[in-house]
Amino acid sequence: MARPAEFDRTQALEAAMKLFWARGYTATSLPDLLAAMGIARSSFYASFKTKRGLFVECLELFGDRTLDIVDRDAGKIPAAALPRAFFEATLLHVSRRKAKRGCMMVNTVLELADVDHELNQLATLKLEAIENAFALAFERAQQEGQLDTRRSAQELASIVMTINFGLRVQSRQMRSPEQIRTIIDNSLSMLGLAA
Amino acid sequence: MARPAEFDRTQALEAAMKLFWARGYTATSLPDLLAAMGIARSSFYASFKTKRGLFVECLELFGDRTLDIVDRDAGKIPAAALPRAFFEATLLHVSRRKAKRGCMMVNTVLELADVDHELNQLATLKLEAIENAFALAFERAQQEGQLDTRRSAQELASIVMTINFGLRVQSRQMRSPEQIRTIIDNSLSMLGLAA
DNA sequence: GCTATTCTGTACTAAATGGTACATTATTAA
DNA sequence: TTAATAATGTACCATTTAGTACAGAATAGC
Repeated sequence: MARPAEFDRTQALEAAMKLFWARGYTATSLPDLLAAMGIARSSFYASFKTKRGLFVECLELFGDRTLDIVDRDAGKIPAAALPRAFFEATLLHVSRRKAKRGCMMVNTVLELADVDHELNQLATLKLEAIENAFALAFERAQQEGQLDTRRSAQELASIVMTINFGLRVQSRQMRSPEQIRTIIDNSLSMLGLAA
Repeated sequence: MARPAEFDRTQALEAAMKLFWARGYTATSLPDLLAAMGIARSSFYASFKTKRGLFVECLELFGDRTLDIVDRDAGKIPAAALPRAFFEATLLHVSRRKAKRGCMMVNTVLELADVDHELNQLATLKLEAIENAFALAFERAQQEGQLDTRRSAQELASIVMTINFGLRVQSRQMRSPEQIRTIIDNSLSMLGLAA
């Protein structure tokens, strides 16, 4: 009957995510978004309702993708190697431009903690999902005797996340990949999870 | 001849700092600032020129105060105890409201990395000053044989800062003091700097 | 008293903000 | 071709933004 050809919503969402990821929520204006997404104002409101709604979608996309990295590796490599694989995948095996964006959830928490409770909570939730994925992998490895049990899996996971947060701050400054790598190596060796 | 009684500039600056610290640069509006500082719009522009200029002053005040904590302790306690003293002073021996604000420099870097290069650089500079203070203390302790020399003082300092960043993110979420304390304890014990 | 100065309060500006309304143009299936 | 729908473009809205202008009130030293 009619024209079913919607513009590429996924691609537009992707472009919006990149922009929010780099500049944060407040500093990204609607005209900025429209330009990056390559769509008209009217199409935007037809497809995404509000700026805030779009941000939520982007945050969920980013969170799910980040979680996927952990989940995918968890089935393939030993749990002790999981943190290094995660750090390398997100901080070193990416362009410098991408590394400088840091982690969208971490950025969101720091930008909006005292401004938008709901968005802060959503970001926190996504981060906790990643922490839980680490904890689960550690727990299994401990049960199979493949990982030191002096520290609980949960504690280990929360330290890995703390270092992850620290690294994301470092990489959002203009630290060189060499500096980042050194910090990763030192942190992991101290954790007893060195290569 | 005339009325020399200026309003309390320092106190107003303090109030502004608290607000920027909690809400960040972009999300803090001028009316918000005026209300918190308790001064009129005209007085504001007479004393502080611009919002951006005020932010710079606040960031410098915050940075100097944070550096003071490290410098003051460095003369009193062994270098190995410095990180714990710093973490406790900034994360535990403060109200929860204050802890939730995190670190203003870290907040600034994450909010403005891709938005305002100059402010980002200023925050980065202040953070590097703190890292240098740690590095200097570690170096002295190593020369006096009071600290393990397997890792360089500089590397040690950059790991301490990474953990510091991570802790600031944790404390900007609504983590309980108990959780924060556990992470501090675990991190330091791994660093070989436990109490 | 007077005069100089520092405030406050109000009114304003120009620009940018997120969001809406609607007429027009394309594009598809029947 | 036709009817339905998906897109665009433009004009608009009310609100908020940082910053300015200026008249008047308060306070100090003389």
